[in-house]
Amino acid sequence: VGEDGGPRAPRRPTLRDVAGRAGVSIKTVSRVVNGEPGVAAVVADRVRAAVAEVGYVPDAFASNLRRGDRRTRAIALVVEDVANPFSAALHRAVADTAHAEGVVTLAASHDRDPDRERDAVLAFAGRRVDGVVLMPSVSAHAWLDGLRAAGMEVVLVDRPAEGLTADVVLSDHRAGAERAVAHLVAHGHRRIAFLADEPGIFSAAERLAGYRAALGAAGERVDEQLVRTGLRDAAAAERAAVDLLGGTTPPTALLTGQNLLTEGAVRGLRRLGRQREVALVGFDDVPLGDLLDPGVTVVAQSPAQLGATAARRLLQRIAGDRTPAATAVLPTELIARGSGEIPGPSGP
Amino acid sequence: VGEDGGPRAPRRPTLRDVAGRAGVSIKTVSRVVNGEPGVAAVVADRVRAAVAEVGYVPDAFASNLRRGDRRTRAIALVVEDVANPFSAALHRAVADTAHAEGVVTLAASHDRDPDRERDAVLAFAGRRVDGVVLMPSVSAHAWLDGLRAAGMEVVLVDRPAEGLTADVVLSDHRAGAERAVAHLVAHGHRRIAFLADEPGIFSAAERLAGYRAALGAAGERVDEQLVRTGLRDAAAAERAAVDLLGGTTPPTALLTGQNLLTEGAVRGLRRLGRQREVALVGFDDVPLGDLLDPGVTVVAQSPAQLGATAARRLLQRIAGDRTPAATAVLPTELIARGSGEIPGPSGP
DNA sequence: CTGAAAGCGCTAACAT
DNA sequence: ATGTTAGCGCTTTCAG
Repeated sequence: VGEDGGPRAPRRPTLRDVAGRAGVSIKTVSRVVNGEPGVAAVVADRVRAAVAEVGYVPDAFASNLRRGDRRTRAIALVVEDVANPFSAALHRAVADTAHAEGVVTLAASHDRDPDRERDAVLAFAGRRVDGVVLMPSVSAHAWLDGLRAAGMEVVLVDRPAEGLTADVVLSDHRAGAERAVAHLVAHGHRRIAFLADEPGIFSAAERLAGYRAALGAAGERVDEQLVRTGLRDAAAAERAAVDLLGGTTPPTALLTGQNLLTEGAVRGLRRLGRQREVALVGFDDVPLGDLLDPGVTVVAQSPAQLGATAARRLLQRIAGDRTPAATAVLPTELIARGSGEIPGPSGP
Repeated sequence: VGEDGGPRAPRRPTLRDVAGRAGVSIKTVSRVVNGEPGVAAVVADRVRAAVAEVGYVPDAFASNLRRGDRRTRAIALVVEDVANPFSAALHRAVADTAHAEGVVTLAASHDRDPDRERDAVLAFAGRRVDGVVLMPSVSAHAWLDGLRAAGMEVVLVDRPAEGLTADVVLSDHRAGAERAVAHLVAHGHRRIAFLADEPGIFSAAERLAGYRAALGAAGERVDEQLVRTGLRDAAAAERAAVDLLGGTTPPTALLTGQNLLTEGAVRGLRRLGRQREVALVGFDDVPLGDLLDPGVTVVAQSPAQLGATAARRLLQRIAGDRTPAATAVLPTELIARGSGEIPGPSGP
């Protein structure tokens, strides 16, 4: 090994390397790095110079291992799909809120697979995250108990998890769906179809319940032929929409249970060339929904607010908040853009 | 402390706890947990039972601290904005590719702020990620040298970073832009405006260069009045589009440099009611672009392929690949949907 | 096949 | 104001 090139060992510099260079003990370096008092200014400067020279980056692992509070200042976010616009916006909000407190965010998708969900949370738990914001899949979550007992905080988002007592942050799914139906009824619709996700998912079930309740309130019987559940993607929703409209007593309006299904419904209506005759209201906003023709009327959630609220709650818990678990319900907002205002047979 | 309730200490179970319960040494538990050979089947079963009973989750920190290879089986992704559809899809692909290898992915946004970028990478470096997929901001990246020398692998995505020799995975920005211009020219356009991002960004500059080259190849002079750079969001692009079309010798076609700018241009055209007269081609696909009227013709990248390729490259590097740094250029695809086929004055 | 001892990089508690 | 010692939970090395 030449003497000038340096060994360039693929080894990260440690406190000891810095200490050697600065001519102090490793504890002094530790003090400087952590901003602890009790170090002479001259020495501190020398240490900082040495840190920069060797390119020292504190090892969060080792530091945390010994640290008393055992906090890693990291949280995790586990959602169905980080690429879904709703989840992506949620991710951004959680990360921003955490970042402002110097907390890093790790994220993963579970695709509704309970095993992947468990794997993701366990992987993060192994990395000793202080807590997790979880959009739970439909499954038992008893395996979380141990982790929570061991101090990992959990805040659920979008929906609760069965048999799990924890903070929840969600939209007012039911009221939003009721509002959507009332809107359609006000525009003269009676035969309103609902394209729904798996009813096992709390949020989907609540939206469906809101649909039923609002139809009842309007004095309408629910025609079960008009309720299609178990739709998981845009393609399924498109098929369902086309099928519904081809039936003997087709609906005059469509209500869709989430952004992907709204997209599918729009596709279906286009395919039939009936997007200006059949009304449509979507639950959850859809990208560029205002630019479609007609614009897509939606009951919008605020993923940014949901994420920020969930992250704040989680950070409070991590900071020691021991108040009872609570559910935060955020309002939705109906945004009329055209598709939901297409008049039905009963006049508007 | 009552004897039945249990102490419920907020302390995670350790190897020692499991060992005590199973009546073996911690080393034996370690062997079982890591699937090492040399443990009697009966003993192993007893250990596994104890692991389940106490809810033991291996501490990745401690394990890594002592481990020889010092690999954490975690990688990081640092992009401009995890909520941008392009980055969100990229994130998903990186995470999926990594997950298939048992590697977890941490993600962060830097919003083009070099300080946030550095903070993010350093935070991840402190957590000892094995490598990072980085969409670099416009800034010097010398601070990365130390980390790389210490063994952290880096793969750049979407664009290279000045003065940094590393693997790069990107789209063929220039050819894509050339293709877009040629498409518009073929449809009879000569006065084609370009709405561009900051030209300091390599990908933006390349797209602009492609625009200039293709116009030259078509025998057109570039009218600098029609080139608007420094547009960072949809609102800026919308203003630029409206301004351009209100000029004395307005363009007959628009080319936009990225998805947000495309959205802005569509908004601008709508506001003027001219979306059926002025042609538009966007670089990078835009959600629901096929459902707009007219459909948005785009030069689509494949964020999924970019992400998978970058992640694979990174994992290879981490696995010990020492071949010279290479640049992978992925092709783009022109998707004609209507807006780009609006005829210009020179006929099609 | 199993276990005891040492030590990874760092911080807590106590020196000096 | 600075240093020393012990030990976090685990894996390595080496001994039974």
